[in-house]
Order: sequence, then C-alpha cells, then structure tokens
Amino acid sequence: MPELPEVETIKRGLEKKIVGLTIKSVEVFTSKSFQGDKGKIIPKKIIGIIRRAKILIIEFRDNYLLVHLKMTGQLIFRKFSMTNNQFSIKTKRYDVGELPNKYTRVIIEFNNKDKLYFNDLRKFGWMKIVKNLDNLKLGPEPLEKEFTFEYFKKMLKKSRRPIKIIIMDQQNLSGVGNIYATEALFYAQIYPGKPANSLSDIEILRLRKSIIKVLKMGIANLGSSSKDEAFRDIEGNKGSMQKHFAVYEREGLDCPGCKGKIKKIKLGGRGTYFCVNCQKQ
DNA sequence: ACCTAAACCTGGGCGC
DNA sequence: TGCGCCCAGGTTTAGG
Repeated sequence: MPELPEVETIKRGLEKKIVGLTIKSVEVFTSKSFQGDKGKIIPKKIIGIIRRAKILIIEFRDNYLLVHLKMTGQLIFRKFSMTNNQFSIKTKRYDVGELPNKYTRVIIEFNNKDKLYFNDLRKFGWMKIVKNLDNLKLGPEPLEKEFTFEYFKKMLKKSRRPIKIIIMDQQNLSGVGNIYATEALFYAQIYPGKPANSLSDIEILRLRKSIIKVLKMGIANLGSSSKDEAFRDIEGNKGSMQKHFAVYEREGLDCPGCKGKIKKIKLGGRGTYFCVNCQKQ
C-alpha cells in the first residue's frame, strides 16, 4: 500500500514514540511475516528510525529490523496507560479498533509495556532482521540531492519501456509507486506509456520537478488513504492526500486543468490514469 | 533485454 | 443470496 510519503509519515511518527525504548518481546502469529531470529533484537535498544525507499528501518547498535508493508501492511503504536492498566484507544474514528485483530501478524512489546502492532491483511509484507544495509539494491532517493537531472536523464535514456514503468522501478528510483508515478506524469503532462528514452530534455525537467512535487505534497498531507483498508499512520488515522488526486482513481471525471476526460488504462498490469488532453500520446 | 502473466494473499464490489 | 470475476498502494519469478 504505502509509497514513499506513507512510509515517511510512519517513520516520523515512530521516531517520536519508540526511539530509546528497548524491545522486551516479539510475538509472531504468522511465520512468513517475520524473517530471522527474533532473539537477535531482544533486549535491544532502538537508536534510530530510517526510511529507505518504501522500507522502514528500525536501527539497533549492531543490526537492523527492516519492515516492508507491501500492499496492506500497517504499523500501529499503542501507548500503555498506567492509570487504568489498559491500552488507551485515542479516538472514536479509530477504525483499526481493538488490537490485536485478525490481521495482526506480529506484536513488538517494549520495556515500558507500549506495543507496536504489525497488521497485514494480505500477508505480503514482512519484517526482517539484517546485519547491515548492503544489498538493498535501491536507486537514489528522489527527495535527496543525489536525484539530479543528469542522473535522471541517463537513467531514462537506457530504456524504451514506458516511462511510468521506469520511474516505478525501485532500482532506478526509490519510493515512487503507482499513485505518485501516475500523479507526477499528469503534472509533467506526459503520457504514461511514452517510451522513457523518447522524453525531451524539457519533459525530463518537468517530470523530475513533478515527482518531487507530488512526493512532498504526499508527505505534507500525511499520506494517501483512499480506500477503507488503506494506509493508516501509527495512531490509526488516515492521510489526506487522496483529496488532492488530480487523476488517480478519477476515471471519467474532468481533468482539473482542462476540459479533457480522465481515462484509465493498464500499464504493466497496473491501473493507470491520465488526461486525454494534457497527456497526449 | 524486453514484456507479460502469474504468484504471493484476502476481501470488497459488481454483474448476473 | 450466491457465484464468479475483477480490482487493490508491491515485488519477485517464470516463461515466451
């Protein structure tokens, strides 16, 4: 489910809650959801949280716990309440509800009794203990200086495959998924199926700027949660980026920029939306 | 090298 | 009501 802005939102939330805490126990309900020996992080103190591409990295002194949420993963933090000896549920609109629920795959408990729940309906996501961060095989971070025009142009010239496929390839560029690739191509006014190596310098410039723009918009809006089972932050709240979608999930509606209709096609097996006017083939 | 389809899973929505 | 199909924010693998 989550792309860069959603994982970044989780990262920023977790940073405030669990850095400095020590892991007391790890309970695994679905074995494929947790890879590695959990004993290697008990009892270990969390010294930092890192996001790399769509991967969340919980840092210990001598190893790391990687978390990939794939399509339906959630990380929900629950503070232990000393007063009533229960886990307080913050808001009524909290549709994650009582935890653990039927989708809870892993529970991490900290030394102060706070808990972190890893829920994942489809079981695609995973937690994995690794010694170091080599072998991640990921392209540059689009919001860092390393994502230069020169790098981007070189990357695009290597392939005549559809531009949307190329920017979603995590070995080329980190963190861009189906929603943000779709939105970025709209703002850059580029047809998603256009061969990557056929983009002009002006288009490459526009696309680089648009990718950065939509990712920053996603972060500012605390992620996108268009469907009920979709992204939640660590408190269980939805993001608001879906309110600002220009074309994604807007098939048949008017383009926000012109009178053109928004059309849906399949590209690389993924739903792809574009304005027939602004994004000419 | 490219490209597609399938696989991994579960559930919601739709047409009949 | 129910069945069958298609869809879903990701990634890997198999096969043509």
